[in-house]
Amino acid sequence: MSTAAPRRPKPRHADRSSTWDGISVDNANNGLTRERIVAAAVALADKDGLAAVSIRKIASELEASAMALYHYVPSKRDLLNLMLDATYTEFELPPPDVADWRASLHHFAWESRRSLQRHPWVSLLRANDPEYGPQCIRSLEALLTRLSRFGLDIRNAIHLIGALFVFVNGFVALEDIYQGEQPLFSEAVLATGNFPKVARFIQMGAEPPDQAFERALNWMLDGMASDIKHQLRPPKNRIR
Amino acid sequence: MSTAAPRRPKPRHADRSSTWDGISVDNANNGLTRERIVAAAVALADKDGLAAVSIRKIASELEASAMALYHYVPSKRDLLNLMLDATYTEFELPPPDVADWRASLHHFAWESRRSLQRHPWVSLLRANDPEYGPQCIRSLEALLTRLSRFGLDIRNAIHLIGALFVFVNGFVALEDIYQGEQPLFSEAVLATGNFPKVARFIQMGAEPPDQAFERALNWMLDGMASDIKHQLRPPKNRIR
DNA sequence: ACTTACTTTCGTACAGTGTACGAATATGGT
DNA sequence: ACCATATTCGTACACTGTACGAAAGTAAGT
Repeated sequence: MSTAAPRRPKPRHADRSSTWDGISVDNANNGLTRERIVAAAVALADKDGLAAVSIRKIASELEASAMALYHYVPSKRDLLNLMLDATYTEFELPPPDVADWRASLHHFAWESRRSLQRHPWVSLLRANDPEYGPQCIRSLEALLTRLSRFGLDIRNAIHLIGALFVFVNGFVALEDIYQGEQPLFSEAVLATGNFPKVARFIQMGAEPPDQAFERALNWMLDGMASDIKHQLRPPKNRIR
Repeated sequence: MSTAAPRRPKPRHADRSSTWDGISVDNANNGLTRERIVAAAVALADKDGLAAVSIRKIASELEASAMALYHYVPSKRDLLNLMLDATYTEFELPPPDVADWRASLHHFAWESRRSLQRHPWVSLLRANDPEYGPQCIRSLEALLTRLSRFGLDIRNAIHLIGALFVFVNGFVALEDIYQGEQPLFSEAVLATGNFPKVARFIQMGAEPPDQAFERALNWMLDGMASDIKHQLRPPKNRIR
């Protein structure tokens, strides 16, 4: 080789065209792996919240130094994207026996909410310009395929999914705050007694969130149904 | 005097029963004020985003030291709450000439979105366990009063507002990300060509957000209308 | 003017963050 | 043994919120 000077080896992630390449399977349980790092980060976020996720804490969880992680993950932002994508591996599509597009979307909304409740930090991540990865894209593609079987053209399907996605994300992002122990409204202000309706607002906030979610979701689905139903193509029961 | 040792004076904010007390009017333009601090923080967040808001940067903007701010604001969390509440001062109620509850809520949703677009960091703040202050409470009380005039009982009004609030917040939180220059989906993954429907999803994301917002909002309002209309009391045109 | 009480400002310090840089070590092929 | 490469680590820098105590400014009483 002509260059006798020892080239500094490029870190592995620099060889990848993007964050999402080369998710190799390396099952050594002791060594560092991208998967192990992401899993530790997810576990940490589930336990102590997104703000508690730091490179140093993840590293100490894995009994490695902070900088060692940077050989498997180019930056914290990429790590967060990987965490986001990892949550989509447990995302379940509507089962094949659902009756129509409305039931599919109902299932999609609830499954999204369940996933977000398991990992509340995801709704925060989504508001911090993430880049969605292959697992998410796969799920989305599959859902769009399901819906198109029920006679929805892609344009409509996309609009429906988008609206529901935004709604569910907004709901879950705020729901655990409403449910938290911190008072949502300044109690000093409410104590003046000048705001009786808001006071009742707060009492009703104690409604089970599942119930509020189902009601609002049905409002949305009802509105969609009455708007869309004229434009449905006949479902693809034919040979294809 | 028995205690010759000079007592350390308690800082002013310690004398207040909460963050929201004693928003006094001190119009000296050079001296520090809670209002000036909050205004500087809001301006900074508007310009460079919520992540760029730091005590030291605000202080340097006001040509003061970092610690000087802590005499007017107990902590950064309280400062963020004050910023949040400040945005409600520009929030406009539905004008008195709107026809019915649906139009009122339509106006409310659009006004919320306009406000959130002026201050995109608010949707982030809302997901970080804030405490809503007097301006917000005032607005909410007034809106509830407006709605009750159209024959909505408070229980229903609260459910409607809650659902719309969550939807609008979710929409705006994600809309500026969709609109950003960063690719939302990994282009490396899409380049495989395995996900044609998602590819179309992205193209359609270029739809003007106002249009998507109005459509989804109407879905929600339509669903609400068909659900609620049976339970309307006659509007209060009587003496009161 | 001088003292005293109090308010407001500031400097320093500490623990934490992401990560750039270069040195140290481990690993595997010849 | 040698050496190219892969992996790990220690140190350092700029930044964060804020605890603590000293300093400076201000107003009232004598």
